[in-house]
Amino acid sequence: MQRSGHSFLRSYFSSQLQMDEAQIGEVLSDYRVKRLTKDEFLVREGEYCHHTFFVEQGLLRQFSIDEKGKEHILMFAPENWFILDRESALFHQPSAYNIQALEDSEVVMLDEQFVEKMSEKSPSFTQVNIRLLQNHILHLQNRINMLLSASAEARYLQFVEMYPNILLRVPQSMVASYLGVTPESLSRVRKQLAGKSTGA
Amino acid sequence: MQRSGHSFLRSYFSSQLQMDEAQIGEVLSDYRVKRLTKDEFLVREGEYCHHTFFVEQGLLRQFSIDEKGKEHILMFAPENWFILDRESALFHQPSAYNIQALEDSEVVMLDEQFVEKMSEKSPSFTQVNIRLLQNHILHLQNRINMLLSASAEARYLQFVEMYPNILLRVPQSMVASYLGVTPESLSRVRKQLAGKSTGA
DNA sequence: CGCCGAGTTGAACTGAATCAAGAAACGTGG
DNA sequence: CCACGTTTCTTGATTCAGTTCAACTCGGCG
Repeated sequence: MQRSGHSFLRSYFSSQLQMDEAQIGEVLSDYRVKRLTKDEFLVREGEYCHHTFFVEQGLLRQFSIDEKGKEHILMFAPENWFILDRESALFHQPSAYNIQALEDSEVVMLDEQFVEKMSEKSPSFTQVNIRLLQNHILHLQNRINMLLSASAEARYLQFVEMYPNILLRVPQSMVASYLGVTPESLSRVRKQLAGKSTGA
Repeated sequence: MQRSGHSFLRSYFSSQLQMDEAQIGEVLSDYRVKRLTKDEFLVREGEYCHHTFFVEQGLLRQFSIDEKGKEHILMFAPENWFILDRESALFHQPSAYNIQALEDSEVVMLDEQFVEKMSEKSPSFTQVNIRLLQNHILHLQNRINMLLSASAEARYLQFVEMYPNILLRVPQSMVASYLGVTPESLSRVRKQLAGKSTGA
């Protein structure tokens, strides 16, 4: 944990909001960057965590563990993404999910007053925030639609299309977990596709 | 379409916000109630619809249609729920989904200025709005987790638990569509469960 | 080198889908 | 109130996508 840094968060906000560096700095000076090593947990199921994390560097995942001990990835969060456990941070309930670093990472730990502070400094912050939430909803809706209607192959293809960079950064078994298939199945899907594209 | 009414929307807001009847009336007087007959569409795939609908009476569904012509229900919206096509209403893109009445219904048609108007009248409106969005995200997340991890039976049980009233109001085939299984499978799941509970 | 975790491949299995009849339930009009 | 057609639900037989379990390959790394 250190005081300097959060450069990504700075530029994120200065591009989105009409705030100058000084104003942003005023708010951000209260917050610390937390460094995580690969595989380190930020939140564990059952815990309370009232922070929202902004990923400065690295890559995290949020996932659940079912009765059979299998992991299911709800989201990946690379640089410039926010990640939090909403049950816990917003509704003060124990977390249903785990959040873990998949690479050495740096996250800014934002607290519950952050939104209020930002809203005071920048009148448009609230709008940006709402837009972020709406975007996220759209994204989740789309994923539900995929899970309801698409085959393993179609889901994989959309993932490749949508997150080419994440594809390269996480083990294949985690992509499988995100898509809701077993690693073995994903391996076969890929084999199939390789055959097709090389066609002939 | 008529001018009077929106009584549910009125009480919804007066319970959520510190606004008196007069203030609420001032904003709502601009909006009309639209009556829908069973099966009528509010939005069709590919259309643009910039309204947000508040369900006063009745029940609607939002659904997609896949390449094979199968319908997949993304959400049900009974009384006191908001329903809209976010691509269309928020991001001015053609709608990817359909919205249709499953019963004779009445909805209040809110436009893009509604949020602004309400925010002016009530300082806490924005907070209520954000909370609504956060809740929705939580809900969608939970559904994704179910789709990733739970069997047809488990999904059905959670649906019964969560939406007992909707269960009674929609054909079983639509519950199946919401759960991501075929009507035939749902029928068999229910048969199984009936056997279990009556158990010897 | 030899271990070790990630990915692949194979063979058997299974939950759910598909296709095709029937049986209830429902509303409408006689 | 019953007969009728329509839609919804159930049931059965079969198929299939994806899972499971187990063995094997490969690439990195001490």
